[in-house]
Amino acid sequence: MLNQPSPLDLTFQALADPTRRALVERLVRGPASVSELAQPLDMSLPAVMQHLAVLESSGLVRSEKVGRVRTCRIDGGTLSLAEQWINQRRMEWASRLDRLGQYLETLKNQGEEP
Amino acid sequence: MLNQPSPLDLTFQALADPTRRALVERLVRGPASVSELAQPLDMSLPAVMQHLAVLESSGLVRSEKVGRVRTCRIDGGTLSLAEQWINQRRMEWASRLDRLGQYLETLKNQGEEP
DNA sequence: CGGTTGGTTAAGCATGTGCTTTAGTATTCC
DNA sequence: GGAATACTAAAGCACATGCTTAACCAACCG
Repeated sequence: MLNQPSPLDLTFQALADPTRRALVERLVRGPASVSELAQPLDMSLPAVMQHLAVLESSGLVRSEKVGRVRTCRIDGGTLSLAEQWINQRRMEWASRLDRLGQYLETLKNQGEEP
Repeated sequence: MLNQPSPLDLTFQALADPTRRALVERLVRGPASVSELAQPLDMSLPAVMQHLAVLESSGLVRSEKVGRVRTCRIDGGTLSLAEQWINQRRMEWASRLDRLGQYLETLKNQGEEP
């Protein structure tokens, strides 16, 4: 991860931490301020901000500051980017198993018929 | 991640590395030996094995050794576990936006009718 | 104005991660 | 048996991560 990490790197890395997933779980229910997000978590405010920075640099979360309160919200597009990557692999994996099954079926039938 | 990490932690962590995603992309096309997996990668064999160990401890990959060659294959279940987590958040996020849209629609109609 | 609230910055520290090299151990081939 | 193959184990190192505490700043409140 030395040479600038890809969006996918950043997104999966962001999701790899339980605290950050908890933040995402909170934010899918609607926007929230930094201290609202920090309140249920058992760590210092700066720690929460660092987690938010990770989420934001991955694109999973966007935020804007008005007055002295920063409001954070989910970016669904980034979420679905990660989902798509997994989905495509799983699809390819499943279709390969399918072809394999069909092939084994033809072998079985060849053994029965003649 | 000090106190034993959850399957989701391990899986997203495993997917956060481009080399490991490349290994997964290779393995969805079918099983392969360690050295087959290492061949296209620009790093030492032990490094590849460490990546495989990460994938295996997450459950994304299983492997068995027969003779002197270890054959690795994808576990689709673990892949879909990660996919489901994302999908559920994205669904919840989308349905909230939907309710919000409907609410705004009713507000608009109330303004027009009377 | 002065205090509280909400957030930010910086520094420091323990532990984790992603490699490397070097030195093995089994298997299989001739 | 001896060489080649396929993997494994161990140690070490540079850098990243996930916290902490101790200031600090800016906006609102009375």
